[in-house]
Amino acid sequence: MTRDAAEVEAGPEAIRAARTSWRRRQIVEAATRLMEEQGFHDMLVSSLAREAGISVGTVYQYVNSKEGILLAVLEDVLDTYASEVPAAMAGLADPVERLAAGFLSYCRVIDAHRMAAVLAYRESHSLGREDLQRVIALEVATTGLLTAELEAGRAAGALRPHDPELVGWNLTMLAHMWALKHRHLGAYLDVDAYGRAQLSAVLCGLVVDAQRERYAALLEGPGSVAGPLAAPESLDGAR
Amino acid sequence: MTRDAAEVEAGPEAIRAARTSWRRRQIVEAATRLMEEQGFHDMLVSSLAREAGISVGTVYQYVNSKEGILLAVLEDVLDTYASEVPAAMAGLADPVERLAAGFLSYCRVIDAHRMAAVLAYRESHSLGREDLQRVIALEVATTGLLTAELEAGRAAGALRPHDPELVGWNLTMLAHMWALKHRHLGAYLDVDAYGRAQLSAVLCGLVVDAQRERYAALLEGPGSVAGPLAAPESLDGAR
DNA sequence: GTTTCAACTGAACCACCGTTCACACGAGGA
DNA sequence: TCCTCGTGTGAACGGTGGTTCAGTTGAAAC
Repeated sequence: MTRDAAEVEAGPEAIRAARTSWRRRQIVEAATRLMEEQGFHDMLVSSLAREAGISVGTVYQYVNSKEGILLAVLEDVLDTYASEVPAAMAGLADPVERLAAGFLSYCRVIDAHRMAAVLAYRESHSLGREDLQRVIALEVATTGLLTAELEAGRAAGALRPHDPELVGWNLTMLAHMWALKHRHLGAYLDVDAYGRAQLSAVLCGLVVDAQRERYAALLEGPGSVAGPLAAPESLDGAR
Repeated sequence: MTRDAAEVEAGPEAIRAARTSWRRRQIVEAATRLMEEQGFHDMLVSSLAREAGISVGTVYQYVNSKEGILLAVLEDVLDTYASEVPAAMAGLADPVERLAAGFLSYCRVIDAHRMAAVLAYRESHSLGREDLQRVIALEVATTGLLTAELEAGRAAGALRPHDPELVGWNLTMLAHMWALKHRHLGAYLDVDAYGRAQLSAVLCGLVVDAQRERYAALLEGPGSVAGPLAAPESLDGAR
């Protein structure tokens, strides 16, 4: 209800835009909370309005339909992937290090939006054809960030010959898995331990022998999948 | 409508039982077909009846509610996992071979029930608390089949130290991935190629150096992730 | 104080669909 | 032929919930 200084300074259309994005954020956050426990179809628009602290009519002033709410939630999280993952890779030159940083960042974003990640699997089929295509394109784009580094790593001779597309989807899937199987995994792992364990499991089969020492830190994950080299502070205490 | 010889020979309660299972199969198959394209909530009971070639009233004679239809579909596929996977491992003694056979069989069952596997992720939250617990328990049981072999392999010294629970879920997830990401993977891989590529990728990080030669066939997957040893008939032709 | 207008409200509308049930059918028995 | 009963039918009922819109609010302009 109160406007901050920046809005007062700006013109009326800027105020409008600021209010719109503020309202949409209210809606997205409330919807995410409710959908997590109820799913999209069981969430009533009236419940969403109550959860967001606004009226039903106001909801419809900022989204076209109930389906628009779902789209807003999914786009919110997919946009976060698309900005956070490249940010994590920026500044690194080595393809394998870029891959590792990107994947770990992906896992962390998933962790922060765990419910939304699950919703993407549960509910995206409720979207119209066109909106579904947009969601898929955003997901493909994020996977492509990883695939590119796999190809670069192979070209640089650091990674063995492999199918970058398949491995790229594997990494994407393993990141999503943290959300999808959180019931089973979250009980005894945290995101970072999970991400590094999975990364080392994948890289173990990929890094060429000559480079194993160079990437030892990535290969000896906390899950001690790296083999004889590593017997680091084990995770067993956390179980 | 026509009874076969076996039914005529049997008593009336056997005829009843046979008709019940036949009707339920009609319903499950029609529901699977419709849910694949429409999802559970958008599938009308009246559409299901039409698709199955029966009336709405008859549907309700064989299931308690719309939710019961979903449960029947999910139990159908989960029961198939639970019978096919152990069958594939039976007769093998070596833990790594049992693991491989179980995983590949799992992938094949998923392939045959691709739509139902996706439905488990999409719609299982629509089940009641109790039914959901049963579905989860069935999934945990199937993963447990793989976890047990991982532990046996480690105990036998064939596999490096690792977290069998995490790797077990990875294998489960990779099998499900064939259904979840079929849009992207099915375009250039078939199930067997997919299963062997994933299996070799996982085993590469797990098999101890001393045993690599013994399991060479499993390690040099069709994706040629196994490294310098393997340059088998490549899959590139299929792309 | 009055006017104006964008933003907000929520009760009411009505289309939709899960479920029911009164009836139809037909095979076997009397 | 008539009766019985297990099975199947689908129109109709009734609750639900997405969507609308006539009315309210309150801040800014004059």
